[in-house]
This record gives sequence, structure tokens and C-alpha cells, in this order.
Amino acid sequence: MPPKLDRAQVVDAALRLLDETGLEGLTLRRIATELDVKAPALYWHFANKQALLDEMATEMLRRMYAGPVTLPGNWQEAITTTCRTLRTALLGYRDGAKVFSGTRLTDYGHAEGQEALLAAFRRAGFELADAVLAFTTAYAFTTGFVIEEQAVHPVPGERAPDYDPDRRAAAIDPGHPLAAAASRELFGDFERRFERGLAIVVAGVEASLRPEPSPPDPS
Amino acid sequence: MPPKLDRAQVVDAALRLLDETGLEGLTLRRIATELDVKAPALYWHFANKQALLDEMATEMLRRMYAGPVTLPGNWQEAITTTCRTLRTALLGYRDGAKVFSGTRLTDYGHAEGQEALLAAFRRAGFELADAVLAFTTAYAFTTGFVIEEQAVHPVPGERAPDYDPDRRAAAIDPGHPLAAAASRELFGDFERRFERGLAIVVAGVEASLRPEPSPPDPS
DNA sequence: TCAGCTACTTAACAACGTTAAGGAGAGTGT
DNA sequence: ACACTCTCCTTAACGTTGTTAAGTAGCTGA
Repeated sequence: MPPKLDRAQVVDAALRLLDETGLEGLTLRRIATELDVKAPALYWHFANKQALLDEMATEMLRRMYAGPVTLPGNWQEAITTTCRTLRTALLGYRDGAKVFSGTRLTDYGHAEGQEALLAAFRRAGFELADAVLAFTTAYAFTTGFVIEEQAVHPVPGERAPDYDPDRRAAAIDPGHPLAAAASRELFGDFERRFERGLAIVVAGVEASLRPEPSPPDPS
Repeated sequence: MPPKLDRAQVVDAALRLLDETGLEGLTLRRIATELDVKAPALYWHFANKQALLDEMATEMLRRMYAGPVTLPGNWQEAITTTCRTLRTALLGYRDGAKVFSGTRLTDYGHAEGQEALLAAFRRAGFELADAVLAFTTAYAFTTGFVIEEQAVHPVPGERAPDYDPDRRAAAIDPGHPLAAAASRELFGDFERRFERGLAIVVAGVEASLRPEPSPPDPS
């Protein structure tokens, strides 16, 4: 008799449910019900809930890297594309950034994409250590940004009730006019702010991490 | 009869316990026990657990801004100092970054520090919108960085068992030599990587956000 | 003295992650 | 044909969690 379940189906159902329930509403019993199965059945396929969450995060990355990895040749566009894609992937699931940043990846399917990105840096003459630094800096910015973004927009389009910029601005002590004005910008226009923030990081890498001079061309 | 408890004491005990138990071990019953009280007593002071967590995050910020806010005059040092201080504050508690990024602040005591930082940008001729952009970019980098850092080092000094860089590097497909080499750098030297990442962001702001020319000095 | 407020306790609830024990069904060996 | 075994799921239950309802001790003001 064919088994009803396998790991992939469980992960798939869990990711679907995540959008409906959010991370804190995602229970093993609900996932099991979605699969016409009782909760303890999941323990045949996963050691515990954390293992399932880890696999969910890994699957998010896998889907992000689905299809052949073709990165633009120059590192600026390569890292921009990578971070944009990562943000889109995280925004694709409710609480995506939290799930992602709370887990350890379970396999290394993402190595190919990382390899391509690092290769772009190497071609431009960066030391590997500098390439890694540039990469992780952009990466930390991206995850940090999306976590904040998803706190304000738990579901794309909707806005969390507690983040009304005007109410916040009004609440801030009038002795702090800049902070009050700033709070009006803080919770809007994430698309544009992400792009500009990413541009800042890229410009910073250009300005402060000097590629080694390329070896003389023997021609 | 003097009440046994007030909000501040509860928050204080909760922050102390956080270091011992971690975020997922932090239960209302344990907090209550620490205060010689039963769990439902906490509901007199807080609407629910999330409200307590919000207050904990806010208190973390309050302690960070404790004492008079004196920021260096130029924006580069001001934002560097601010982000360094933020990182230190988050690292000061187990799972500090997670607690912090998962909550909404409950008051605006941080407005003063924000005001001082934004003022430094204004003095240098930045538009407010650009100052906010610079500030939030550095801020997203910092929180994203520390979340990852605390995943590797749940308690400062100790290292999570699953993050042995050598084992990871070995597991990565040998077809991806750059990624394998990179993974050896990915989980160490957080101090240095944070400083350099921060420098990248600052350099990026310098390079891509041009202050308006200062008004002609009427002399 | 009695009402009423504040600040807590006791008791209980539904839900959660997780474990133990068991059973149905398929495949294999004899 | 029978027993054995392995896989994959169910039933039942345990301890713990956040939370609510109801009650109660102590103080205050009339």
C-alpha cells in the first residue's frame, strides 16, 4: 500500500497553511488535518516541529533557486538580483522572514546560487573574504528589512493595525520634531526604501572594498 | 497593604529569566514563580504575554538610551555609535534580537536618541528623507546581523552545536568550491564582520546620498 | 459597619508538542 | 498457507502552555 504521506507533501501543506494561519497559528494538528491524517503521523517523517520548520525554510530557498541559476555577469547586478529575489521569496509567505531567520537550513541546494554570486565577485577581482563580507552585509540588510516589513504588513496589502504612521507621529513628544516627521516615513513605501537601501549597500561595497588589480593580460 | 508587584518588576524579572531560559523557555509561570506569585497575577499588570514581551523590548531600548544622549557631532560617527550600541544592547540578552524584532514598542522614549541622530544628518545637509533612509538601512543591517549572530551564539561565548563551519564546508557539494570556502568564514569573527559591514553601509551613504549644498555663508 | 476598590489566589479550560502502544497492510521466507 | 517483519499510520494519553472565571484578603472612604 502506497504511503499517504512523504516529507515533501508535509512541507508543501505546511507552507500553504502558513499563509492562512501565520507562524504562531501553525500547529501540527492543523497541518495533519490538512493532510487527512492525525498529528502524530507527522512524527514518522520529522523528528519534531523544528525539523519541519527547518525543512520549510530550506524549501523556500529551493523554490527561490528553482530553474537554472543565471546571474548577471557583473557583481553589482548579481548581488542586487540575489537580494531582490530573496526578498520576494520571503514576502511570498506570511511570516516568511521569521521562519527563515529562525531555522537552520537542512541541505545545501543553495550552494549553486552562492557559487555563482561569489564567482561574479571573483571575476571583478575581489578577494574571497571581501566577497563574503559584501554578500553577508547585503544579506543581513535584506533579512532585517523584510522582518520589519512583514511586521507592518503581515499579509501583503494589508497593514497591521498598530502601525498607523499618523497616530505614531502624533504620539511622539513634540520636543522631537525630526523623529516625529521621520516616523511618517518609517512605515511606508517599502518597495522604494528596499531598493534604495540595497543601492546604498552596493555603493558602500564599491567605495570601501577595493578589488585587487587584475593581473596583466599576456597578449 | 503595598502591592507586591508592578509592571517594572515584572519586566525586570522577565529580562533576567530570558538569559537563563531563552525566549522559548520563557513562560508566564516561571516569571511568576521568580516573583513569588502565581501566573494569573501577571494578567493584572499586562493584558497578555505579547504585551509583556513588547514592554521587555521597550525596556531594552530604554536601558540602551539610559543616561544623557550625547552623540558625536558628525553623522558618520553618530550612526556608527548608534548601531554599535544597538548591537550591544541586543547581545545583552539571550535571543535579544528576536524579542526585539518581534514586538511593537510601547512608548517613545527612544525618540530623543533618534532626534539626536537625525539632527546630526541635518547638520551635514541631508534631506530628512535621506537621513531616514540612511538610518533605517543601517538599522535593518544591524538587526538582521544580530539575529544571525545569536542563532550561532545563543549565549555569548558558547556556540550552537549545529554550526560547525568545517562540517558545513565539507558537506557542501565539491562542485562549489567558493561556497564551501565561504562557509568557513560565515560563522566566525562576528565582531570584525559587524564593524566592516557597518563601514560599508556608512560608505554607501556617503557615496550615494548627497547632502544638499550648505547655504551660502553671509559674511 | 458596610460597600467598593485593588491585587492577588485557586481552579479550571482548551490547545499545544510529544510519546507510548498498538494495529492494518504489504512483502518475504519456508 | 502461515508466521515474521517492516512500514506507516491511529488511538490514547501526558505534561505544559496561555488564558479566563470566580473567589478572597486587605485597605479606603462614608
